Amino acid sequence: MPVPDRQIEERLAEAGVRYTAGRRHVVSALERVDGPLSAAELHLEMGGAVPVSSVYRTLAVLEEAGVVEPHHGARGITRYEMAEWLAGHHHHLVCIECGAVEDIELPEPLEVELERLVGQLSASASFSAGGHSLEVDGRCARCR
Amino acid sequence: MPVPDRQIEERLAEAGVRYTAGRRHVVSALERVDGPLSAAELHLEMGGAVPVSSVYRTLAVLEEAGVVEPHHGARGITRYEMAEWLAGHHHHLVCIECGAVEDIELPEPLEVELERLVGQLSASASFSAGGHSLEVDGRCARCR
DNA sequence: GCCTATAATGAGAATCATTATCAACCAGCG
DNA sequence: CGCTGGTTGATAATGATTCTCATTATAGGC
Repeated sequence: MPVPDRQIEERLAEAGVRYTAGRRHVVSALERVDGPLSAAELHLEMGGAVPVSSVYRTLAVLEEAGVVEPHHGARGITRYEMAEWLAGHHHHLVCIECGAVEDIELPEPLEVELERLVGQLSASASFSAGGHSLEVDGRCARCR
Repeated sequence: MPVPDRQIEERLAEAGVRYTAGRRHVVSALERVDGPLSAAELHLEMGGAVPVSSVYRTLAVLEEAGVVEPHHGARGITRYEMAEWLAGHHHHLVCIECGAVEDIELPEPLEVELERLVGQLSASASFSAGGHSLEVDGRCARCR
């Protein structure tokens, strides 16, 4: 599922930043897995190719450009994954034991219901709704 | 909406811990507001009556006993709210600007759909599902 | 009411993820 | 070639959270 790098390149160009080797590394690592990764996990996933401090900065740049999205988990750890316009809309299974996150998709009819609800909230006066995500807590296979 | 302290007292007793003044303070502060609060916010909400380090410990104890539940937000900040069996099932509006969280309830039919979905996931082999929460991102009235 | 074992507290140190800093580096361009 | 501005990496700084430990409060037994 190699996301056309062109789209990312364009987006970064619009943001006025370069698509350097280090940034490509991070993006490709994020594309390899099917759930969000933290800066430290990314550092490992890339075999230490990109230093931790650069991973953080790269993630900030990519988030700013709308290429990746953050997911806040237990222990104050923030994990990132490819933005929805690149990876498709999905939801999360979150392990309450180890914090691992797995992506899932909802059956179409339910998703439609959710979209409608979020739309209604948007219309409400006190909150301007954007995206949404269903977070299901539980225990993953390893922590069972 | 003063939750009968009795229930909390019992739960804590089962967990083998005391329901002390400091812990009552924290619980009553959490009951006063309608969204999750961080340790620092709780400390302020109580006018400094309970020192920050005690707030953290108290929250850990209450979470362990199942009286409160954590909500992980931006900037590595964890906010707590009364557990669902005490406060009722609900979902969250999360401000992407300031991180504030507001509670909402879903229309019954949609909630039923969600329950069914989560039940199905539970049946799946790789993940043992527990609770769930719909997180809607957006901008709150103040950050609009 | 008084004592004692044990849980709980408070102040500060320690930890860990994240962010900021800054000098060295690299790409494109005249 | 040498300049200019974005980029990098090592390290220091920050901020939330956790740990430590001496002190204090509490529930029972007397």
